[in-house]
Amino acid sequence: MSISLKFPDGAERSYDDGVTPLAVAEGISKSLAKKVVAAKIDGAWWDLTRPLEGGGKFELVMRDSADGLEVLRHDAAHVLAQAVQELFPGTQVTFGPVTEDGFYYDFARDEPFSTDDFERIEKRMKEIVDADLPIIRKVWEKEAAIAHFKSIGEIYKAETIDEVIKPGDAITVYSHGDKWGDLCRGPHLPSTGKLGKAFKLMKLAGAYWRGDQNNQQLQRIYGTAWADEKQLEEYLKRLEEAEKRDHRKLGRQMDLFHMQEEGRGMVFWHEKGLMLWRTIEAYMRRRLDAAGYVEVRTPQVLDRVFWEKSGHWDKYRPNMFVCETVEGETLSLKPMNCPGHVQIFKFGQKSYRDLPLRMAEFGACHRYEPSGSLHGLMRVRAFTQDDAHIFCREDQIEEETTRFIKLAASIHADFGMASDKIALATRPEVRAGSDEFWDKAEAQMLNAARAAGVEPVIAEGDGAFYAPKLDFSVKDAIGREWTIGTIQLDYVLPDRLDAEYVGEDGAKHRPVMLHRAILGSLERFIGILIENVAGAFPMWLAPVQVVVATITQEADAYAQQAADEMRAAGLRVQLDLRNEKVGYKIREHSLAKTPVIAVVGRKEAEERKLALRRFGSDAQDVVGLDAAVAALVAEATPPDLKRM
RNA sequence: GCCGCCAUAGCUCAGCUGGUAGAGCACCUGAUUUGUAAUCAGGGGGUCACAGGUUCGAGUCCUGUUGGCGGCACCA
Repeated sequence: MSISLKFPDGAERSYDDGVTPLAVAEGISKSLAKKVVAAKIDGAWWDLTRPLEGGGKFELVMRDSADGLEVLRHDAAHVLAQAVQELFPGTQVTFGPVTEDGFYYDFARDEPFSTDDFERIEKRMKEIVDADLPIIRKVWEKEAAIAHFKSIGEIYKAETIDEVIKPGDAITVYSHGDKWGDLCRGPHLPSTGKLGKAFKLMKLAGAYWRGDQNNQQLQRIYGTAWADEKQLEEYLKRLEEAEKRDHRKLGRQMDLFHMQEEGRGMVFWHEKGLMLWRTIEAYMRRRLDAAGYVEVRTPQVLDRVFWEKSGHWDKYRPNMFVCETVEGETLSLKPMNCPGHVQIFKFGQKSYRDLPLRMAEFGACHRYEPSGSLHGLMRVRAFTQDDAHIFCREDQIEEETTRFIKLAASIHADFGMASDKIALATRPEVRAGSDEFWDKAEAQMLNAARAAGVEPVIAEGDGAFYAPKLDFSVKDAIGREWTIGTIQLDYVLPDRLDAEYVGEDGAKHRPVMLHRAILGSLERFIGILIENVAGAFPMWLAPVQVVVATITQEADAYAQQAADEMRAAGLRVQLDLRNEKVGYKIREHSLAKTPVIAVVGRKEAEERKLALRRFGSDAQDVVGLDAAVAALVAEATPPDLKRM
């Protein structure tokens, strides 16, 4: 018997039945066989040393490919688990998957690990690699596997098998020689030696069993693993570079904002940070005006009774900042703007002719977020949403959603920030409404997205309890994802708060609400923005767009005049008349990432010129003052105004 | 909130096994009037996060609190 393998280059060759992928690779070339870590047959993973059971599309997976790294990291996780169990007897293994840049493994152990243990664990891992233990795949009966893991005290493993595997089905166990074994889907390397030593343990964290807060907390060890030392070093360097972009660090260095103990999760915006804010807010107002929104403002603090009506008192109370007055009233700062907007909608009578009504507010909300979730500007307790609620008829939902997605995409693009991910968050387990309702609502969101040319990924079960939503997220400097834009369907609140409009038929109808935000919150958005541009803001956003720096006091009067003219033309200018050398001033303003430094010496003063130096370049551009001002004004024009 | 780590001058950090706090930058003063990424000299500044404890003696060891960081959970 022979089998036929189709290679990616189109070639087709036949082999003896039972040939291993490794043998196939060796037949092609020795050096290839060295770099191969696994195989795929018709897209399904296959271990190198496992005899093929049939022909098909055949692919060798190389150690430095994305797939290959996944195999290496999976093995690294197993080697980590073995090392930990050898060094810390009594530790139970639970679960150890691959992540974007590495892997982790969750352990159950009463004594906490410490990062001081990492050195020992890594050393043992390297010993396991040196021992080059063969990695053996075994197929077990489910019940036998459960009995086995129970007998060696691996309660979590037994539980996993019991719940994940169907009765009667077989499972695969991979073992390192006769020393250590773990339930695993595979594939794995032929032996531990193939892993290499380009791995490193990174951090230690608590993690709940099965991601559920009510379960026992396990200890998670994170690591990274790469095809070779060079890749590992590059990765570590990348992390270091990313740290320099951290908005918390840049926020302090660039004097944008600060936070302090007495106001956890609250931002003190300094003048430069607020200038960013104002610029963004002004831009957003223009875009919203143009897109047919109206802007409103609703109260910051409202009576408890109000929040009871809206349902927040019931569902959201733990997150609300509540206060009592001397006269005995109970009030709460608003955690959301929506109920307030419904009040404006309800004021007077609305007709179907008023719909869709797009009501926007730069709404300052307060939420008591769990202390452990606070994170710089990304997660705060007082934040301003670029919030809006679109009141519309059911048949307008898709059209409005499509319009919103297009607007959001255009705005994100103006900030140089395409979303990394658009997710459709679908029905959660605990939900209101019938399956019919959810089928329809999810289809509406999906259709609307597609009509806008967007294919969302599905975030199973992430929807609000009353409706699905689309989330637009972007990554920060070190790869954490944050939701910025969002659009969320809502049939419940208009009902609760009794919003209605008069339809064509003269009868009263319930409007639907679309909650939506494009930037999410100004705070988070600015945080992301800082990290995206590494503090070097484009001209239109830079808090200080131009610094006029003198070389000698003789140029002071002219520098002052040049700065005045720029300011009059609408530029944000700073004047540096200090008694310092130009080199010193250039260095300082370059480090501050100022887009343009206009240097003025005796020569420029005499000729009424400016020597312009742009961020990121050391070229000097000597231009007449009027021409320079005109050019800078053009450069500083916000993208939406540039298009007009 | 939970788990681990951390906390020294405005910032970045040094301070070995306990012996009474130091650097660079920043800041202030003076000199220098300077041509594209740091001019020189002098000076001020710290209840070593806070509260207890051990000790003849604590920045250093122990306990607690607060806050920060990294995850988990929760979320714009």
